[in-house]
Amino acid sequence: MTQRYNIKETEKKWRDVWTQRKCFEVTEDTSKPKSYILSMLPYPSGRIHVGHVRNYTLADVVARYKKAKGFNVLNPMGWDALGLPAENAAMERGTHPKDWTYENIAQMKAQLLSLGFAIDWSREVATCDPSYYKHEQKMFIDFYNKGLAYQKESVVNWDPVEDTVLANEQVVDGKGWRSGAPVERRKMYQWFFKITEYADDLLQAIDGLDRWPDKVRTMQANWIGKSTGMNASFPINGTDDKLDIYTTRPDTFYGASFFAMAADHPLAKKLAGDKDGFDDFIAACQSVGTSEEAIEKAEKLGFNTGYTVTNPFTGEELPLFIANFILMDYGTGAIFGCPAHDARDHEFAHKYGLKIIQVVESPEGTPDIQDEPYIGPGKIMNSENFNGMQVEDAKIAVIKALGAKGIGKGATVFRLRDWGISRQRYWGCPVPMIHCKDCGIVPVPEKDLPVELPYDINYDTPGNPLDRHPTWKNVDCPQCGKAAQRETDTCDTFFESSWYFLRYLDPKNEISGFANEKSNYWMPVDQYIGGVEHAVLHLLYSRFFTRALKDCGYEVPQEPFSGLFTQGMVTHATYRDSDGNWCFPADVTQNDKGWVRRDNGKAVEQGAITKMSKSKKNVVDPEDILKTYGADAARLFILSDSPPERDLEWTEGGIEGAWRFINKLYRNISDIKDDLPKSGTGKPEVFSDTAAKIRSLIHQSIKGVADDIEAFHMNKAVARIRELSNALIAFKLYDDSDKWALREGLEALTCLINPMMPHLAEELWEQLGHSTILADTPWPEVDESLLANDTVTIGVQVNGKVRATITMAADASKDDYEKIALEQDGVLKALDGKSVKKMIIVPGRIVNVVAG
RNA sequence: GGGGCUGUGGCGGAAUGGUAGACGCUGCGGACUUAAAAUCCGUUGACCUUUGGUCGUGGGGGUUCAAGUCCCCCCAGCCCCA
Repeated sequence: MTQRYNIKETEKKWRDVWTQRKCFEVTEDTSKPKSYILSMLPYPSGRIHVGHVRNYTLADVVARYKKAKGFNVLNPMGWDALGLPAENAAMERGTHPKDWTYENIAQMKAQLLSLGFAIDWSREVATCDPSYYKHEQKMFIDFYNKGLAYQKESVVNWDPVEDTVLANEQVVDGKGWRSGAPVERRKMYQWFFKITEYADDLLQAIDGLDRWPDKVRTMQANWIGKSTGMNASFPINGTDDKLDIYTTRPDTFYGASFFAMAADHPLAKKLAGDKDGFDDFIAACQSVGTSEEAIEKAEKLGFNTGYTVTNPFTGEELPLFIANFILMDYGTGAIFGCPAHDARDHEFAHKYGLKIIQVVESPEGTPDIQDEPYIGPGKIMNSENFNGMQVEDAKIAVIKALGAKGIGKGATVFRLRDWGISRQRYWGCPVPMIHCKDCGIVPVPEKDLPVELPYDINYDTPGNPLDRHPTWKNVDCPQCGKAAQRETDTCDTFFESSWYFLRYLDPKNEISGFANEKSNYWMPVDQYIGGVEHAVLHLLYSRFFTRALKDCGYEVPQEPFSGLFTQGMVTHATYRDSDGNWCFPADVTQNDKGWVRRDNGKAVEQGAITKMSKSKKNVVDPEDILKTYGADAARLFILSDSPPERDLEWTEGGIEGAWRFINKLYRNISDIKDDLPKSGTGKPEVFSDTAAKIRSLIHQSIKGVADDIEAFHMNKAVARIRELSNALIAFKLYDDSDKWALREGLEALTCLINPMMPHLAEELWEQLGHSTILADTPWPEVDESLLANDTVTIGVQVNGKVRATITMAADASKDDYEKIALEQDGVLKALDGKSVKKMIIVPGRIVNVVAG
């Protein structure tokens, strides 16, 4: 009697078994090799989305596979629980950020649990818990004492209505994203981490990250942005001041037509502060945002100081401008401009009628340099002694020449800035510092950590609730005991995510963030899996963190993540009704007229397939999927078809296909299981031909699926599993050896599907008569002798076109191939009297008859 | 503007330089059924009049006995940086 697969009951049953047996709780075990599998921790928004499901399913496949392969696998999970959305919710709905966050965590955890991931939940951490950020405050103080954390004045985006600092991504078209008010540039004291201290090392070490995607390595290298050039210093004519410039193009000195400095350069106000229009110009500069992009897109503006600087090579006096496209914190905050060979300088020269002098010759003839700058390589011209040199050689020669005169030298500059971590917000980790009138900045003593966020806050007025809290900020100075004030800035939430992978190792440790022996055992992370959107900042900050921690005496490896995999986005078709409203996929259906709304039958147009987003409503709720099809089907579908690094298009048809496959496996195995020999029955001496053949496929599949999982080709592993299961279901039983082979095949299949569909796999394993559980069962052994087929089928080409296929014994000789190939009807016909000139014979691959 | 990735049937996608389209979805035909669902079997790149043949991996060139795969140029889409 065919049984129906009861998804809900069965899936819950096995999850309970795993939990009771603590299958996935691990400790340091030196008898086994370790494998640390890490998924990017989610922000507790309240509901998981399909992107999470994809991320954690991939991690789960690797974790379960590695466990079966004998590794001591750590696969933890936690919550990136501080940050702005909780405060937005608080302002919009009047909830408290803490309550909102913990409610969301509870909901999302329930959802994650129902997916059956092999996670060690005993190590769960929430970054908003004071027991978590206590240790991060200690790290902050360690960094401070080591000179890696410091305060400096810097420019921020200020929203005058919200009374707060905005991140660059919160500035839309120069306006605050929420208030819509024009954003101002303001100078404020902010806390910074000295990531630039490690810039060169962070760059160099990218070479060693050979298990990271090239794409991410390139993005990191570009972000760090090392450039080599020179610093030079020239007198400003008619003053005692000198202008220090940085340039990456010393080879173009002869093409210089102006000098320029940043608007906030200390000399700007000194030289031109009393000139007409100066204040307006500075104000105009400040209305531009702080991002590089905003500065780049803005119109190039300059203010002529009236002073000149002499070109050291030509002796020409060139005007000195203040310009809005020069950044004070890049290089020295001043440049010389060579319009012929720099796009920004070119635009600037056109606007202010400056000369454009060509000094580099393009190898492909001379373009009209007045219309367009030439940036590429070439020979130097119009430059006296340097004429005829290649650009790169001329750079070196110019640096040498100016060096000899003592007015300049080679210099390296990084695009990477120090990491500004101050946020004027409530729901973040408090910066553990106290401001004392007499003692200055004093770290909070370790015994007083954590500096906990007060619960009694309100959002009645704009600004930072910590700043206006009646009591929280008032403390006694730990040094002199006089009245002092706490720092009210909190930390960027990238701080929490820069070390959470270390906290997982020792989550209950109250004395320190983690014990050295734990990190020495588990670190580095062997396989990190997450979205490519974190390719730059989060990963770079984490890499900085391990370096900084190491320098503060913590025992951690220099690189936190030895392997990285970045998954693609999950996409879905979009739907829009005739009124222009976006519709959820669940609210539309297809009838004979096309797509319509379920509620009112109105026509709906199917639009582009894009990343799932709330604004376009093209999201599916994993909860609905789980209720209808179960965890295994959702997991299987996510792994099927699309390669994990590519975007995955979510379709209803796809999930149904996965569900059908699960039912088919269950049905067929429960139908046949009673006809098979008992588990553990001795292997027959002799196998039938068909049994031998299927055993070959079984062992090829065991190896193939393992190889595919190791290479993250989960879609191919699924295809292989389907192939094997199709063959096993079609397999006809004639004798005992067939039955034995079928049991071998079904048991192997069950093990192979376990990383992808663990609930079904456990159930089938039990049905096949096992009392052990699959989560503790090793990966099946491969019988190497069965990997090779004893016959091969290959194509026979005539002049490169396939004219026949032949099946040959695996050990056939080249002569055999030649003989059989030339007997084929299709080959004879294609030859049609032509003579055979040459035979290309690659045994097991191809025969190509070259004829003419 | 710079850097990168991708381009293969109706669709998602396979293919160490060696039988292009594995595996799946969809469609079509059939079986079972009073009927439907489920399930099972067959079929499903295009074109040609068939036994059979021709064409076919974004476009154009090249290397090779052999190119989806390697090289050069171009086009389109996406991503990152600007």
